[in-house]
Amino acid sequence: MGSNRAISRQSLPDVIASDLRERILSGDLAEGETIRQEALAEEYDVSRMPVREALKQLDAEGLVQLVNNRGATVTEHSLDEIAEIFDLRILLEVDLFRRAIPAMTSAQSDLCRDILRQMEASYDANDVSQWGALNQRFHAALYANAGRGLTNELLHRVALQSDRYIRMHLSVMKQREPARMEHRELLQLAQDGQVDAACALLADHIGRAKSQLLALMAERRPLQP
Amino acid sequence: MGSNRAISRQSLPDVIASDLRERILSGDLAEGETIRQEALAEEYDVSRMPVREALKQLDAEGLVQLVNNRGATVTEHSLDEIAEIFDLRILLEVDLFRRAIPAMTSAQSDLCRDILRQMEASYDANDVSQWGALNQRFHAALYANAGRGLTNELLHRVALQSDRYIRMHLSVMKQREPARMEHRELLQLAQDGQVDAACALLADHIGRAKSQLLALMAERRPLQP
DNA sequence: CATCTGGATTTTGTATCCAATATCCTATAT
DNA sequence: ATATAGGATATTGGATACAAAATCCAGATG
Repeated sequence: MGSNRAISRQSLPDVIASDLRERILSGDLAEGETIRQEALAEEYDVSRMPVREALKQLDAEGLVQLVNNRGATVTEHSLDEIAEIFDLRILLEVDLFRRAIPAMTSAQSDLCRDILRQMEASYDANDVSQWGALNQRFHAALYANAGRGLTNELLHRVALQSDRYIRMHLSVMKQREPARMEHRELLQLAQDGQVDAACALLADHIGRAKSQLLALMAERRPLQP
Repeated sequence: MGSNRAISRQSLPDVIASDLRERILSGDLAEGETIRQEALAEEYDVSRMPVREALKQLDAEGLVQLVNNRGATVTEHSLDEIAEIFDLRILLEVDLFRRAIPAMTSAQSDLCRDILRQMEASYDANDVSQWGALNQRFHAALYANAGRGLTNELLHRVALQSDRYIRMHLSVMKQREPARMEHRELLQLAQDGQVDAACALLADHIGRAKSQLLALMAERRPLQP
């Protein structure tokens, strides 16, 4: 990550977008909440211009919705859409996994194992923010040598959304102990080159997370918005 | 399309983005070409601000690349990436098709057939611009009742890229007569509810377009950029 | 002759200001 | 009392102006 010493300072809109993204994913900004440009500008002590560009970026990522002369609101998804998000993950991740497994090196699976260890730690500590970052790195490491930049990019966007809802319920999801073992099993199968078995397990794994999360959300909001 | 009488005027950035998108997809703006904000602003007779927002939008769509203090360039893809784009289309479209077929109405397949007829007309007339628009509508109609808004949105972005390269070579691709029959066959199978056969044909169909296009491009740019 | 340095020019990034649009509240009429 | 019209207020959209960064080019230096 930090191999490139050149500090290519990221622009204000990027910084603001990153911060807003984190605030949305962490639930600090709730679903459906309206975002006031002026308020944010004051908060970050910048003019409204970079805020607008940041919002435009988040709009493209699907985290906020920009309506014409009426500003931005944090996107909220129906339960059906959340289900769809997980189905998309299955579609994309299985494809990536299938391609990545044959090219997997042992150094790489070591890295994955290491990230998993850290994920479990932040999971136990209820540190949703760090968990999110690690989860992202885990995916990147798993699918890195599938040689599929565009697919990975697409997945990144989709995964961002699913992470959001997982993070919302992370503390409750801790009951889900089997997930830990599944992660390790996944890596082992991949390392052994058992492509079909690994992919099947991955699909199951994501599918289970999906149904569990949906069940959880269904009881919290019984009325489908 | 025009059922909604409320004229919700689209904002300047949207108009500019649409125009730029068309210019990129049509090849009017070539791959790798750098885009000067000031020049565009003058051309559209607006300030640089809406142009910036339009560029930001296109950046999110993947049509241009925005580098920090160095402006925008029209994205160019390697042959590998173009192949990946088509593979993504197969992944997403087959999934959508599978879900849409059982819900397909005869009114809908009539609409599809009608659009196909128009597509062939613009195909014959080498009207790449209209062909692109129709192709978009064809997809939308085919997969509309899969009940998968997010997947359709994702596909839309991917298809935009593949359209771009197809349109570049549309005149040459006309040799590809079998495609017409395949389109009709696709519809017929769907209408008859032959899900597996229809999906298999769809995958083949896209796959063939991919390999033919790649062969064409490979001879035009023998050195992989 | 090649390479590096420093400023001039170009281009992008941000702030401030004004205009357009939407929202909200009040007054008025039915 | 309710509904509608009109205007006051708040909020976003766009233009201009200024600041910061990158590129380009000439001249100096080895």
